[in-house]
Amino acid sequence: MTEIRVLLVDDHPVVRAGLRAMLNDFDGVWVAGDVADGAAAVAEVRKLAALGQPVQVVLMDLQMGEGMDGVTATRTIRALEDPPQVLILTTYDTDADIIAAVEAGAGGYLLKDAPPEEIRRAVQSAARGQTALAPEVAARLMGRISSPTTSLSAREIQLLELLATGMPNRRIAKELFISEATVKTHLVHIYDKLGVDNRTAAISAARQQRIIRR
Amino acid sequence: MTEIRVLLVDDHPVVRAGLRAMLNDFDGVWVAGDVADGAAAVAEVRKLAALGQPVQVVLMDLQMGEGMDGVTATRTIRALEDPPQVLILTTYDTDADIIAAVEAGAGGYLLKDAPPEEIRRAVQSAARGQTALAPEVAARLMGRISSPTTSLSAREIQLLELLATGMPNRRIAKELFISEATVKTHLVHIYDKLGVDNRTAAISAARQQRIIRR
DNA sequence: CCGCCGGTCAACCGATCGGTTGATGTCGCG
DNA sequence: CGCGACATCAACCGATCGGTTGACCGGCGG
Repeated sequence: MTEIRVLLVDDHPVVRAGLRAMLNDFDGVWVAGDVADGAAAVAEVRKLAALGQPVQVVLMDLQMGEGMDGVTATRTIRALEDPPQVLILTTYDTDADIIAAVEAGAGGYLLKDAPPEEIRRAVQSAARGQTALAPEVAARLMGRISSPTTSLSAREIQLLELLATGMPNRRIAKELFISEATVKTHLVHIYDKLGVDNRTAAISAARQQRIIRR
Repeated sequence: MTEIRVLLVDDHPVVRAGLRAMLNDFDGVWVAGDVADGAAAVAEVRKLAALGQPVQVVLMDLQMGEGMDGVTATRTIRALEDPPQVLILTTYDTDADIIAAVEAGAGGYLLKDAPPEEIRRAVQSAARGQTALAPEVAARLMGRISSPTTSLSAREIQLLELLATGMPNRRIAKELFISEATVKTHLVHIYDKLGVDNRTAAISAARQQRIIRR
């Protein structure tokens, strides 16, 4: 069997080195490259495909300081012809962008504190075209899908995260390119779903339910 | 010159592997071990010292999921006889624990997105007993030290904790057996000291500065 | 094809919050 | 003693939030 070619995308040199070291320890896996942001990832995927050495799996960090973000990069890569699988790599299993990433075509999901064995399994599953979600994450996603009324939408979680930073509605509106009216509408829905009646309590509840962290 | 022996402390296997790979690429540096939490770090430092192979530098992550935290571990290690230098490793240069860590005896400071060269320099500086703070961080620390810690009073912290649960002023007043007016006065002082201008931001700031948890 | 859900926006109004000024009392420290 | 730090309360007003009603649109599923 031919080797699985992997591209690493993470803005932290340390993490790239760590993944490279880990993956190269595994037989059948070859790290074809590592880049620091989404745009470079897209370029690298294209280049390697053009060279006749296409990668089968992209390990993509969601949190990237600057440049193209992970979700956009995932969408762009998955829109190429004969695209590689994209495995999302993130620090928190509460990350609201999980859903966005999966919708963008990510085929799997990994927490950064995953043990090497889990990373290896995920890469190999992805290379076989299987989706491989971490158990907790899969459960969370399933929960979202199965009970749409009791759980917050991706947009609502996104709002909640800005809320937790202490922004007033006006700034949240600006940040999300929507009107203040819309922000208020979302907030009402959030209060409803969380069973509270003000922003501060919403944050407290959301934190307690691990919908947001930090 | 004999090699610099380094101990890695980080709860993420990926990061440990990355640092190990990076550091072992440098001549004169030897990674003597890597552990996942503070308690294990203390034990490992002791063990290696007993074996006559003491580490000169500990690379210590501040954010660790469970077990002994980085600040406590730093303090404990620096209290040993003939202790190694401790280099703090963290993701955010805004981390309030920086100050605590430096007070606990940390001799240096590194951001996780630092390039390999910077990491190497920091380790070598630390091994020579020099403190090596990243420029931005050093500036931040100086700023903090110059402006005497405008710390909150016990009463204000008490209020902050109720605030974080989502109570409106009226209920906080009832809870503390004071008038709503007094609650507002306290809040103004809290906003002042934290450099914010609304309750939600105050909670966010207080949490970030570890004034309140959860 | 029609209904529902999610996301968007507007207008309105009462409730709450943010900020100010000013006042009183207590406690500890030089 | 006098000063400062802390805690307490009041009154006031503009800004923001909370809650409602109603509306439009796009997508997805029955």
